[in-house]
Amino acid sequence: MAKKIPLTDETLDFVARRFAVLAEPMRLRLIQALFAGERNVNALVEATGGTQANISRHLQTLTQAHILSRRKEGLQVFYAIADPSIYKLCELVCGSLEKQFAKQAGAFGR
Amino acid sequence: MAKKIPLTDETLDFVARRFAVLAEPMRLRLIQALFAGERNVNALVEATGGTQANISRHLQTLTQAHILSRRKEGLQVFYAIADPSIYKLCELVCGSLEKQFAKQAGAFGR
DNA sequence: GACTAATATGAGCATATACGCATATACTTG
DNA sequence: CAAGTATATGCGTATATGCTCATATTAGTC
Repeated sequence: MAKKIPLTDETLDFVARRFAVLAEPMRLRLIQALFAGERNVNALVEATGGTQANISRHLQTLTQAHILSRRKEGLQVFYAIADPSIYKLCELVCGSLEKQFAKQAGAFGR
Repeated sequence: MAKKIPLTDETLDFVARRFAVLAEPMRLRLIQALFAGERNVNALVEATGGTQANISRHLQTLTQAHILSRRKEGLQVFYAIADPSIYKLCELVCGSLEKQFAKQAGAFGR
């Protein structure tokens, strides 16, 4: 299933772009806030402590990357996690970092 | 095992930083070139088509992030993938992007 | 249609970082 | 210790992007 041939330059750009979208703490906070389920913009502004303008922009970035979905309902707009691979991605990275820190801590312990 | 409590701001910075390291096409090319195994700088320069100075910098970035390991042997320096989670990470992202494109293609097909 | 509320967007500023060029460092060999 | 090879780094520039402030847009209410 997984291709072994090297990826084309164009594909690498796409992959890099996807990582870049996830490379902002505020966007990670938004994703984290959405782990519990769908929320509107105001709720996300409060949950993250950012400004409305900034949050709106980040939500746009995440939606364009197809990581979030957008649902309009009257005056409000609800966002939710659209790409389930995000869960595993975050788990993987967190797990890897934990191991890293554990190893570094161990270097002092003995 | 996986904690359900929200990550601290500091932790989010670490996660974001890790994604940022992976958010450069040239670094992804280096990682891809190392999938086959350990290589020295010169081999990586040739494999990626970058300049020696630039490759050296990217290798430094990847090594500081504990994604690559560095082994010096005489005049040459050999780099290798040190964090096995990188394989799954790339698989996950590629798989997710494939699905995305397939869906977009399907929207035209019918 | 005027007014209010929720969200999006335009413009400007500040910062981060990738790249190229030149040069420095580290190691080997004669 | 001089010369050559492999790799790293200092510096300047260009570009990308996050943030803020102000304002625009969209939708509901009276």
